[in-house]
Parts: sequence; structure tokens; C-alpha cells
Amino acid sequence: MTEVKPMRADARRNYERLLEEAQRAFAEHGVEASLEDIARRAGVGIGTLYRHFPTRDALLETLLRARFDARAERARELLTDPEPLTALQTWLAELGDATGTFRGLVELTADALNDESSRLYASCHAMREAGSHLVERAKRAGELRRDVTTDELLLLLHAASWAGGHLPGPGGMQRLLALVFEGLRVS
Amino acid sequence: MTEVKPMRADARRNYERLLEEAQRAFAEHGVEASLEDIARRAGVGIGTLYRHFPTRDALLETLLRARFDARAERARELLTDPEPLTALQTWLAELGDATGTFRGLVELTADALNDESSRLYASCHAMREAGSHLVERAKRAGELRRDVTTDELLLLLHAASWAGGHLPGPGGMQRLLALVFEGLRVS
DNA sequence: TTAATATACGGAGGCTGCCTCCGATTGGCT
DNA sequence: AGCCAATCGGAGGCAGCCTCCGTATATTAA
Repeated sequence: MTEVKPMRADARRNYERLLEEAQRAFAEHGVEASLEDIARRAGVGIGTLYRHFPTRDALLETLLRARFDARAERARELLTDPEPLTALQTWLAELGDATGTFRGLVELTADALNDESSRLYASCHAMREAGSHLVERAKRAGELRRDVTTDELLLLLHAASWAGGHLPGPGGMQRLLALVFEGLRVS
Repeated sequence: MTEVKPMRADARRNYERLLEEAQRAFAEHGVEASLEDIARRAGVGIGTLYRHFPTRDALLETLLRARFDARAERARELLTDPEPLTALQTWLAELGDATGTFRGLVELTADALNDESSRLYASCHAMREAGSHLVERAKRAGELRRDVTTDELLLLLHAASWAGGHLPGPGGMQRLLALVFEGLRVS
């Protein structure tokens, strides 16, 4: 298909240094980390950063695509789990952990699912598709309310993940997710 | 107690113009709206804005305090409602609407509840106290799980409100809140 | 090895926003 | 009218975003 010329040696080197530093910076300061800072730490001019990654999203997307694809793969794997609802819950919890790695990432992914023009849309959408099979299976097994959609579940997950990030201690997301599955009402 | 000298006429005028424009700007652009822009539109120097409101939070707090106090009052009012769980749910939904007015406000209030040094802490905390009576009543009536805390409920509400703001259409928060109360599992 | 050229680099510069500081202005009081 | 404390305004310093273009260099051909 698309012919890909190999990158010039220095270009590739810089590209990789930038990704390393971006990973560090986003993990430390959240998705709003300073791009100039990333370039500085990578020992590269700001212009070079922008040539390789025209937008902040492009940089994030490069860092995240592999991770998201792994989540989709994991969904397929969990389809063989004997417990449909538990499998779904496990998948959601793991996805929540993944979007918790960078402060502010939840907002990005939640928005990406509703914005086809987003650079992250493709991999987010692929993940969504994979997850929806887990949802359907849990419904067919009679273990999950039929009137809940995959999108609503993902949004609830993102909400729990968001909330977990605004709680002092760790493990908040897990607890909230469990509450959501159980329901608050005494039955 | 503290003697309060009346403000000079020009000072008061500017103070009020600033609040008006801040309300407009936050409603339109979210809590990150440009302060310089607010000062400009108010026909006032940036220095004047900072003298009246030393921080963004101070400005927000002035705008929000009345609103939050009204929420606390509403909680006391709902204590006389014949349906304890419904009353709680109503209160939470209304609170969710209130924190949905400015984009980014949910984050602020959620964080304020965990940060005593925040300028918003006082009124947030008062609201929390008022709400906790609704929670206790619903528990005593046997309509709400006993192992859920007020803080968890507020966090879930904030999460739902956050999620509602990341959904295209309106009414998302209400639907999510209902889901959380009902639970996802088939019982 | 050298020369030619496409490719990639770097950072200056223009812009916006944050916040502080202090000389200029003015409201209120006598 | 005249004084002075209260208040104003915006210049100035800093940081971050992003673009543009003169300079440098990796690669290829001779």
C-alpha cells in the first residue's frame, strides 16, 4: 500500500528520544505537560517535536495506540472466560487502570469516543467494538440488565476512573466500579 | 466582630462589573476562562481584578457560595419528604445540575471536598454535612445500602455529573445517576 | 572521496495568559 | 478647595503554544 521511506538516522533517533521523554512527562505531569519541556529534556529543538508530532494528540496517540490495542485483544481473550459478568467487570477494571496512568487521560478518551475527527477515535472505537461483545455475552447469559448500552457502560467506567483520580488513596476506582455493578438500593 | 468599612463607590462598581463578566465568561468558556478577558470586558485593568479577587478560586468562590448554600438549605428541606431514598436521589440530581453549569466545575468541587486549604472547602463541606442527613435517613429507612458513605455518594454524583458533561446530548447525568441507583446486575 | 540534494534541525519571534508592582488617579472628608 | 488614603491601570517579566525559515547534515550519486 503506502510506500514508507525509512527515516533518516538522526530523525529516528530524535523521534524515539521524544517518545521516551513524553512518556515520562505525561506520567509525571499529566496530559497537559509542557511540550517545550519535553523537547528540552529530549535534547531537541521545539521545531523538531512539532515536525514529528504536529499536535499534542498526535504525540499521545502514538504513545497510547499500542496500549489500547492490547485492551481490545484482552477483550477477545476474556470472551472465553466461563463467567460472563465477571469477565466484563474484569475487562472494565483493567481498562480503568489503563486510562488512569496519565492524569487527564480519562477526559481525552471519553471525548474521543464521541468525536470521529479525533486522532484517538480509531483505536478507541476498536476497543469499544471488542468490549461490546463482552457486554452482549453478559446480557445473553442473563447476568446484565438488557437496557444498558456499551456506551453507557464505558461512560460509567470512565466516570469511575475519573472519580478514582480525584480521591486521595488508591483503589478508589475499583470500589466505585463495584458499587455501580451492585447498585445502591437495598434489594 | 470584624469592622467592615464600606467600599469606595468606584471600587464597588468595579467589583460588581467584574462579577457580572466573570459569570458570563465562566458560563461560556468554563472555569478556565481568561481572567484578562474578564477584566477587559468589565472595562477594568487586570490589576483591579487581582486586587478584588487574588486568585481564580476567590472569584469562583464568590460566584458559587450562594449557590452552594442554597443546596445545603434544600437538603434540610428534603428531610421532610415522605420518601427518604427518592429525596436523596432528588437532592443529588439537583446538585449535579448545579455543578454542571460551568465546564470544569465538577473537578473543582470534587477536589475541594478533599482539600481543607481550598477556598471552596467551607461551603462544600457545609453542603456535605447537610446531605449526610439525607443519607442517614435513607439508610435508617432500609432503602439504601448501609455500607455506602456520604463521600462515596457525592463522588459518584460528581462522577455522573462529569460523565454527563462528556456526552453529546443533555440529560446524561440523570440517566447515569438512575443506573447507579438501580445497579447493573440483574437481580 | 567529494559534491549535490533532499531531509531534518533549531530556535527566534509573535501571540496569549498569568501575576506583581508601583506611579498616577480619584473619591470622600474636612 | 485641598488633602490623603483608597483605588486604579497597565507595563513588565515569565512561561507555554505554534510557525517559519536559514542552517546543518545524512545519504546518494559521481
